[in-house]
Amino acid sequence: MRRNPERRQALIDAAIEVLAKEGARGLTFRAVDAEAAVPLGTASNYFANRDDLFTQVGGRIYERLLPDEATMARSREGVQDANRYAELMHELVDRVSAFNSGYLALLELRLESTRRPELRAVLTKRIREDIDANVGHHAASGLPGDSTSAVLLYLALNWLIVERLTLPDIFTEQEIHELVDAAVQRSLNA
Amino acid sequence: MRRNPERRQALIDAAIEVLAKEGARGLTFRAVDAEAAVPLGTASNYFANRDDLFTQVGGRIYERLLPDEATMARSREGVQDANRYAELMHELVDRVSAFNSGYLALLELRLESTRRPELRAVLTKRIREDIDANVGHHAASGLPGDSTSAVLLYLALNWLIVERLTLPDIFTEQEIHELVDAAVQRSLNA
DNA sequence: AACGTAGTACTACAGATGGAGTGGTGTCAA
DNA sequence: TTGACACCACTCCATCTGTAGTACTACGTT
Repeated sequence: MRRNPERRQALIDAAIEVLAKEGARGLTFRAVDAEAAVPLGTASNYFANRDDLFTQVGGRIYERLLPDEATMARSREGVQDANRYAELMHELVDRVSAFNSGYLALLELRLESTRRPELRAVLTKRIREDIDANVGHHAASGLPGDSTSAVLLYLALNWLIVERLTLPDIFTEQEIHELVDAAVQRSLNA
Repeated sequence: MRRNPERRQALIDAAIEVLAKEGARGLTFRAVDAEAAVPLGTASNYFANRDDLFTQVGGRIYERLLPDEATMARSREGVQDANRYAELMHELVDRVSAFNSGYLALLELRLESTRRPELRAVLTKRIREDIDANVGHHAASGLPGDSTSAVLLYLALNWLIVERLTLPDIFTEQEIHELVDAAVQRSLNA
């Protein structure tokens, strides 16, 4: 088992691309090698087996989907009212859908996790943490709404992104924009 | 190309199960044959190639996810207020998540449609129709709320089902129940 | 400065699986 | 008798895993 951390990260990034392009079943050592443009057999040396590969990708993919520190800091600036909330959610949707392959890969992993208990455990933990962080962050921010608002927004926006990424002709960009606004507004009304 | 419609339907039903169990890449003629318990080569005789198989499944899967006539008729009975709305949405979520493999198969198809334009066209059409039917049905029903409520509910409930089916330990059944209630209530407040 | 060593990059291959597509034979009913 | 379909067998092909083994490079030692 090789330990070079940059190379491992490069392989995991390549695996994310492979997941998005080829689907979970297409995530093979060879495909990762090819995507990362490293010699055949390299992924074999870095992951014990496919299960291990899935689990490691599941553990790290979230790091690439979460906003960086600068974005987080910026999100805390300004008046924290409903308009600001909507603005932040627009940014969120755009940021996540911009890392197209990351989001699709995460969906593939979710589906694959119905077949791999170890992967399911990792994803459950990560996503649980993400939701809790969202709720906590929301509570600390001074933005309007309660924890239920935050969860409902999480639900609606996630599916909106699914819709946008998998079947882009269902909603126009204009409709997506309006749906984000509506989701924010209505989620706030208890 | 064989034409026996019962057999074709049985093969498509088997394909849905295969999709849910093995993923899109695992949807092969042989796997369908095995799942449908018919001789090897049968699926080959009923579908021109894998693309055709995907497209036909995409065209029919919705027929199995939609409520039957009796359910639809029952949904129109009684007072059509917010409580009734919530009740209907609970039934919807339970019905869809009960046909577990159908919903997972549809997710697999969505992801696969990023790679197969023909499938994407079929799915886009079906889902567009479904959303329009939902909105129209809602408008005709006398239930409270506007078309935006209906779409927002569609978004939130879809992801709630994803969450329940792919990572069942994220939300408890109790939380799911409460989230459905909250989604209905808040989506109604324009 | 020469040498040795460890860790990693890279190559090659053995062994095995699984699948597409097709041609042909059996069977049944009109 | 004929046609449609069920069923079976076989060929060809693509791909993957796991591992053994070689080459390279950096670094510490003497």
